[in-house]
Amino acid sequence: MGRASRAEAAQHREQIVTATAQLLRERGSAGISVQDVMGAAGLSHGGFYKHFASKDELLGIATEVAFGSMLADLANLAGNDDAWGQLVDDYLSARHRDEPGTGCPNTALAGESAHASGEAPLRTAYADGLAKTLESLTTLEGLPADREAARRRAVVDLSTLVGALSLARATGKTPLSMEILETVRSELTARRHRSA
Amino acid sequence: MGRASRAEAAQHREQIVTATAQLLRERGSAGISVQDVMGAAGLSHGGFYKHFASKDELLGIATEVAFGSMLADLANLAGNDDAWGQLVDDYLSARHRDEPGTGCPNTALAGESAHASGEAPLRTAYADGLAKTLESLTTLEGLPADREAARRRAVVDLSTLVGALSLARATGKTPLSMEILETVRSELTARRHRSA
DNA sequence: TGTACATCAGTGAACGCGCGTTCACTGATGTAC
DNA sequence: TGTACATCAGTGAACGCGCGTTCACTGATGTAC
Repeated sequence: MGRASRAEAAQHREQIVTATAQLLRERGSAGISVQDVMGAAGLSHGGFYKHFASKDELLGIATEVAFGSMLADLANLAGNDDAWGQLVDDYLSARHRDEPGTGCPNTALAGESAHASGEAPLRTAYADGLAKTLESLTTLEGLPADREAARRRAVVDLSTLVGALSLARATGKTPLSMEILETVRSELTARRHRSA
Repeated sequence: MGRASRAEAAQHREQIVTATAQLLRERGSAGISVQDVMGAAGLSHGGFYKHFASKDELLGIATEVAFGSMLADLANLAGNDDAWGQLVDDYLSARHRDEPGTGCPNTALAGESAHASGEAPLRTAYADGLAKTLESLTTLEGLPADREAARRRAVVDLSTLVGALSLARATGKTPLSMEILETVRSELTARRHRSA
C-alpha cells in the first residue's frame, strides 16, 4: 500500500473519530474494538496507533465530537419559534430512542462515564460536555430575567429528559417504552405552557 | 475438596447471586467476570456451571434480585409519614450516588439493558422490574382518587430521579454533581408541597 | 445402625477466541538540493 | 524541473492476556438396603 498522503491520513482520522462517536453511543465502549473502528474507515487495525496513543484516548476524542454535534443541534434550535416544544418532541421521540448513535451523548454515555476511571479521557470529556449542555439549555430556558431560576429549570428538565430516554431505551420497542416517552413529553410540554 | 452438602451448595449459590447483584450495579456486566463472582463466594471458577447455564443467565437472576430488594425498600417506605420526601432525599443523596451496588437498579442497569439483546435475561428482568417499580410508585403517589394521574406522575417523577442520579454519577464527586442532586431534590420536594 | 454404592459440588487444567498493543516492513509521499 | 533521500501512513503477523466455557477427576454427601 505504501504511505497515504497527509490529506488522506487526515480524512482517515476523521472517519475513525466519526465512526467511533456513533458506535460508542450505540454499543458502549465494551461493544467496540479497535478493529471495528479502523474497519469503518476501510483500514486494517495495525495502523491505529499512528493516529491515537490508545483506545482510551480515541474514546475521549469521540466523546468530545459527539457532544460537539449535539451542542450544534441545540444552538440551531435556539432561533426557533417554539424551541422548547421542538426540543422535547425530538428528544422524547421513538426515533431518538432507536438511534442512539446520532443522539444525545448525555444520555448515551452517562453509564460509560460513571464506570470510567476518574482520569479517563471519556470522563473528562463527558463532564465538560454536560456542563456546556446545561449552559446552552439555561440560555434556551430564559427568559433572561432570572438566570438562576433558568439554570435550575435546565438542571431539572435535562434530568427528566435523560431519565425518560434512558428508561425508554432500556425497554426497547414496547408499550411501556412508548408510555414513558409520551407521558413525559406531554407533561413537560404542558408544564411549560402553564408557566408561560 | 470433594462434594459440598446441599445446604452449602445453596448458600454458595446465594452468595454468587448476591455478589453479582452488587458488582453488576457497580461495574456493569463488562466489568465483572465469572472468576470475580465465584471468588466472592470463596470458590474457584470451574464450578460455575454447576449452578448456572451461562453468565447471561446469572446476570438475569442478579437483576431480579437487585429489583427485589429495591422494591422491598420501597414498600417499607410506604408506611412512612412523609414517604415521598424520604424517597427523594434518599434517592438523590451523595450516598446513593457513591454506592450504586446497593442502590436502585432502574438507574444502575438502564444502560446495560439498552445494550443487551432483546432475548437477554437481564433485559427481560429489567423490563419486569421497571414495570413493578412504576406500579409501586403509583400507589405511593396516590391519592387513590385519580389513579391515572398518579401513574402519570410516577412516570415523570421516576424519569427525573433516574436522570438526575445518572448525571450525578457520570460526573462523580464534583460541584456539578452536587448541584444536580441538590437542585432536583429541592425542586421535587417543593413541587410536591405545592400540590399538597 | 451399618455398609455399599451412586451422586454431584467443586477443582484446576485446558479449549478457542478476541482483545489492545507492538513491531518489522513496504513503498508512495514529501523534502532538500 | 529533476534527482536522491528521508519520512511515515498503513500492512499484517505476532505478543501476552483474560475471557466464557468445557472436561476429566476427586471425594464427601446422600441414598438404598
